Amino acid sequence: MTDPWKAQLAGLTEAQRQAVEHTSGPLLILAGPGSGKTRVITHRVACLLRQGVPSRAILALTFTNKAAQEMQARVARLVPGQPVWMGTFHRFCAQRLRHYASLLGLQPNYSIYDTSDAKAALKVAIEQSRVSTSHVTPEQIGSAISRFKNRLLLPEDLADRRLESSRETIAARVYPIYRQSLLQANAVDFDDLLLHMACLLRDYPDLRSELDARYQYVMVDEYQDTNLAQYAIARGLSIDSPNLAVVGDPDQSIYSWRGADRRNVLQLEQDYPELTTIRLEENFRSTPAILRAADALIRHNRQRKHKTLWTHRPEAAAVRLVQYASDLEEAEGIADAIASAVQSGQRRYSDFAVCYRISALSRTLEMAMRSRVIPYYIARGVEFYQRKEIKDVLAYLHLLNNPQHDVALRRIINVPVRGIGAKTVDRLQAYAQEHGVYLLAACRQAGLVPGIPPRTAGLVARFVAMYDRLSIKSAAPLEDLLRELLDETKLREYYEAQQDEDADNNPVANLDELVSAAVEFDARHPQDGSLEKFLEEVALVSDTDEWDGESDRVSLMTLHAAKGLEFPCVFIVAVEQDTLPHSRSRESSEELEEERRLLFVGMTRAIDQLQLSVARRRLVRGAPRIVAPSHFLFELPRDEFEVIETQDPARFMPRSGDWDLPDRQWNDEPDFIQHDAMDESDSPVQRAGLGSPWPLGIHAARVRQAAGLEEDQSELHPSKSTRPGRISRRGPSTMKTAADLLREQQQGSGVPPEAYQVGMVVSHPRYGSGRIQTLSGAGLKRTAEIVFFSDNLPHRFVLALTPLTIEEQAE
DNA sequence: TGGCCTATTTTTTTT
DNA sequence: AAATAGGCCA
Repeated sequence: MTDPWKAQLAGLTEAQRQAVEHTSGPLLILAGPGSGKTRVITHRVACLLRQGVPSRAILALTFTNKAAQEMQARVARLVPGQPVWMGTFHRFCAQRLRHYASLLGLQPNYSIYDTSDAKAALKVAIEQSRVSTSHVTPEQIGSAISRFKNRLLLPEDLADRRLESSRETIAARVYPIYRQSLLQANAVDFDDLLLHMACLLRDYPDLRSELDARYQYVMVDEYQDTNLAQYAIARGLSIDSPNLAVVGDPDQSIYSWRGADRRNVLQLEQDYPELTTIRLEENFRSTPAILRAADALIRHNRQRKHKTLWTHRPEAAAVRLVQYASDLEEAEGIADAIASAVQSGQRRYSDFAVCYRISALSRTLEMAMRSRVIPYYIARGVEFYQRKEIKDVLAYLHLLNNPQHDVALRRIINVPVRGIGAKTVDRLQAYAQEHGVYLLAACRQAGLVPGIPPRTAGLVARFVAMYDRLSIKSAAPLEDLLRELLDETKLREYYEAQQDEDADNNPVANLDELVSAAVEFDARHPQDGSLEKFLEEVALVSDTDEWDGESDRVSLMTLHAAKGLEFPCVFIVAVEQDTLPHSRSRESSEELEEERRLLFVGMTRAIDQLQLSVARRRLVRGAPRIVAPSHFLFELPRDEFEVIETQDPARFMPRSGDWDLPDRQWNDEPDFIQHDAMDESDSPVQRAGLGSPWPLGIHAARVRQAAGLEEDQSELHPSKSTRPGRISRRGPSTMKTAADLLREQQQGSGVPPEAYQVGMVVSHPRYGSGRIQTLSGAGLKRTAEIVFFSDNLPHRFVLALTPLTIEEQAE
């Protein structure tokens, strides 16, 4: 009889086997896409177990529950009966922190604020800290605080620190107050889970060494996406027993916006001089053509160590690059392609994935699938747990679990309507703050709160009484509690009353779905079920995790959600400028490189077939737009592609030597391939702060310079017109000063602003003809956004001031 | 006070 | 298109 373990090892490559068998001492596995990373992790865990390591000494940290579940299942198959703890960093921390809550000034039943809870708390904190909010949004403050936390900075650490921007300065003022309010609410946000854990490990050496001893073997998946806090946790658990094994691929780092820091790789080398590095470069997933394309793309990243991707797979279909006339055609074309492949028996639905940069793009695809009765799974745009009615019910549960959860109380004190208005809540809040109690406590004394009339106080008292009645039941099985709650609060009635005919969004059905989730939870936890546990699970489970590879459905998902998955056929849609790369990431070359990695991740999901597509027209925020193909497309080897133009030979796709965008005439450079230097932040275009890189950016910059205008023409800044030179190729005759323009424009055109309509083709003396994309405002302020045929870029005009001629009525 | 209407702004990505 | 904020009326 052959040893099954030997057989398993025999199925691995040399590099993989090395990684699997390297069980003691620090280990860095650099694993390219499709290199059998999961396989290595699971076999490595199995190897540890075979060596007699007790399963409780192993800890595997992942980024998504989905990844954890899959690994767990695969380990269970290799070594049955020895369950190993695998889960997200956040879940691990949440569970550990229950035990040590008191060290942090929390109680074990602490709440985990989700994003919107945190935002609500933050808004209150911003008001209390009396900072000027004229130039910063709460989101910006929130993300700055989040960055502090991810970098392990506490409010007191910021005092003597030079802050990088005024935004950070403001955030630093709000931060302590926000933290205080969380503490008072016995709550943590997502970042706190990591931050608190890291601080515990740092500040309590005994605790740290105890946990270090307990978790002898720590593994981290997707290491390139860890932030400093996460690194500190992994490090803190792996000092005495430095058997830390991390797996990652810097080329797939796509979460820097969440604080991920690719420098953690360097940090690792520093903290573990004896680190062993193993590279997995053989790709077992994709065809050579797909790999070549992906590699060609990622080569354009400067901040990168080169890696060779290779495969034994035979040559197969070329990567397709398809141009559709519109987003609608794109969606329908893809849906048709899927339908016919399935019909002919070549493929099943679950072989396909359609990926997009932003989830707003799922809509059109979804409709196309639905109209063809193609079963699909969608990484939910609107998450289940984010829906109003669900959040309302959960807020009640949160409040029952943690009476100090002020955010929850605020949410539901008047849902359903009880006659307790904002004014009353404000007064209660002020009273609570003054007496240093939480909101529910203040409600109990509503009669004493200044300014609250007796009648309203009575209403508040009734609410509190109802809360107390429910509170008695809060230890009951979740299903019972939930039904009781829906009854007692009259929430079910409330939602039944406002039920629309829209079958699409049915609140009552959602409530039922929540009840079944509770039933399921009860069944899963017959002994140890608790409200607290349920809420924790809800907080840490995103809908992406419910993805189920079993059923035969097409997957629709964002590129981020696609990470870690693979599909025989992958479509990536809307590979267009301002979408991929996203318009928000054009500022820095770092962000641009991250966008490139994102496309790289998407492309390398494909096993057999990959199609990238662009549309010419697309609805953007409900308004029709002419869009340009992503300049990433021009970084890909054209001869690798099968280029398909479905319609409208507008020749905006890259074809041999044929690049027919209008700005060509101002651009002497022979070949776009040479232009990646433009991506560098030190390029003149970038330095001048003039928008996107080549090619459109150059043109736009020149046009704007020539016009002496930025986009908003309602306020002309003559000083800007004095920017000299660099427009010589257009010739002096086309140059006008802002003053000229102003004079011209003040005349307007005589056409009443209200007469313009979306879709009209109009002519502008400077830009030529273009189509009206959007209209807003009224009267003298009525503004049009026009995309000109000359540059394909949107420009805004105040109609009353702009001399436009109507060339063509709207279609 | 509260509900409703309108106007404006927004939207990257997720634990 | 959808969500949010602000304004107005019952």
